[in-house]
Amino acid sequence: MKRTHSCGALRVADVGAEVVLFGWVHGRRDLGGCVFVDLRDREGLTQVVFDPTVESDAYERAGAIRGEYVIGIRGIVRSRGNQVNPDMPTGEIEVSAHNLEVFSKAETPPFHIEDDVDATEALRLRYRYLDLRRRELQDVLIRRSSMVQAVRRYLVSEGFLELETPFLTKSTPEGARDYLVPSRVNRGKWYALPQSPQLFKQLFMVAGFERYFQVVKCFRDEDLRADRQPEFTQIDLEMSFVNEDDVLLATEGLMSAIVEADGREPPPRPFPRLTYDDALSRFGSDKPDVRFGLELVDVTAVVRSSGFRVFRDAAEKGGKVAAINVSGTDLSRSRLDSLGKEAAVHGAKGLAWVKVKEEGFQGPIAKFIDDETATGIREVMGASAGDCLLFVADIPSVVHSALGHVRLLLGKELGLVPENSLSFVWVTDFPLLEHDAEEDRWVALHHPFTSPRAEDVHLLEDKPGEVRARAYDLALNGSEIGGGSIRIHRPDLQAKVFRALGLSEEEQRAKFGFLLDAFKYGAPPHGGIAMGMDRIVMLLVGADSIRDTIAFPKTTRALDLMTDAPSEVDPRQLAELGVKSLS
RNA sequence: GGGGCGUUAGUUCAGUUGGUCUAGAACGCCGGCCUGUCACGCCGGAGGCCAGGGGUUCGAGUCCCCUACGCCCCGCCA
Repeated sequence: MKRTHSCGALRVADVGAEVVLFGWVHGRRDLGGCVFVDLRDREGLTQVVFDPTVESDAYERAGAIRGEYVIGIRGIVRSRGNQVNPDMPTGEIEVSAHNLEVFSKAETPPFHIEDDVDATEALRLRYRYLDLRRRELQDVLIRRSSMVQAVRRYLVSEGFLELETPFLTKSTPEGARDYLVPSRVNRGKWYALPQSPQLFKQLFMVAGFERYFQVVKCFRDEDLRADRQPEFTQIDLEMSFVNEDDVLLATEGLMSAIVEADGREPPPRPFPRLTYDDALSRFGSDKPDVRFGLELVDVTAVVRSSGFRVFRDAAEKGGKVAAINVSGTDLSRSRLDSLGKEAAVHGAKGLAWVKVKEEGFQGPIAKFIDDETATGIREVMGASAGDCLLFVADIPSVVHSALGHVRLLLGKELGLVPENSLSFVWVTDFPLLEHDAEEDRWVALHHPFTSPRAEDVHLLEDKPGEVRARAYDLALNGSEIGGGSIRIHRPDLQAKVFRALGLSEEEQRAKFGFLLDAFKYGAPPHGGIAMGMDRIVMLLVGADSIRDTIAFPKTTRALDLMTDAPSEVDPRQLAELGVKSLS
């Protein structure tokens, strides 16, 4: 038998044709006198009917087939007459089989292969190959495939070259924890799997390829989350002779191509841009969800001299007091309490609130706020009777993350987030460095090769925290989906940044000597970006978890429940590598 | 590293204050009947180390402790 059609192909126009279909038995209904089988392949479902008056041999053998058997049938397409199934694309026809071949029997699967799966995720992960048979996951991976194709098509058309970089590479202690691979040939030495191809793509620029891209796995040995896997896929790209706008515009074209390939209206361009400072002060996040308001408002100046000590102290100690104005709903006391707990998760000591009434503020802290301050707050908040104001007073980072988190919860809860919309926003002007309190030193926020803005270079020595980077992140609906920068291409500037990072000459040489050497031989100005492919798919298909966008994902404990990786290895393997296990 | 929720037939769950629980239901599975089903229907049947270990108790699926695993979050993620 040779397959003639997929299980999603046949329509009324095919009635009368002899066809051969291959696929899995999705379901069967044995009525005694005849047997119906829903046959499934990746294109869809087709009803096959075995009728003893058509072909008794096929009918006899159809009685023995079970769910998930792999079969092939030959038969005649016929109309279902008035017995149409309007829920199936092929619902107007069926195939009356006169031939049946069973390619594979199947044990009863541990869970039903159906759209509304009710099995737990752990079970589905153990039998991932069965879970992947489900329409839902097949659709996600099929859409992912077309998005990846769009990436290649678009970038190649824009003059990018798809070039590969090594997976066995050098450990760089900066940044995320590395996955390490012992070297057998060089005992006692280790490779690291790349956290990103960062240095190699810069070397492609030094080599003169001008435009590079790669759809590539990256590895980070950090704890997992709903949107984080230890190995994930980046769309990595780098361009020579460019400034920020060139990279941003290329990325916007890329994102539009992806969205369009997924069959959606491409987003309006150019994407809006926010500075890092604005993103934090208005949305409390460096990956702001700009699909709705509820923006944070800085009330520090207004409450600085207020009678409420919590506010006054925060203001006097260089902290910040900000608030969001929730209108159009009356938050219950218990909801306010639970929001306070949510704020506490992000370090806030409390979530103060007042309800705005005609006669003034109402609530536990109202009595501490004098009339003048209250009037000032109402003014900057644009508050009117019926509104509820939520405050956090603390150091700015706590205010932003706590209130930003509360903002997201309320936005969702109050139905302010538009469904199905894609809201891209650039966040620019990140700080170059941030202070690591634990180690009491400055560390790169993005990475050590990010260029500072020219007008800020003079601050590197004395006020490193004020230096802005030529770095940018792309956020989509409140998720970070990409980030990049214009790189340093001059050794003298790189040296200054390394000095600010407290890296000695020896350390520089040991860690990045090859890159510094390369830059001595004529490096073009260059910059690039890396996009998180899995997260992009997640947001476009509306998945709740990054695991739903990856064929074979790991659990939050970084285990592969299907293969049982990681696992112990033969002691001889360790001996050969010169590695000894302590556990 | 920390916090929260969870783990009972193949699957999803119920299981009262610790005592007819000799642990139930639904779906699935197996057998029988059934020629127009598409969540087919009807009848019958099989199926359990209550995650693992320890403790409290006359008695533990139920209470306590530990461990493992799953999910979510904080830290972490240049």
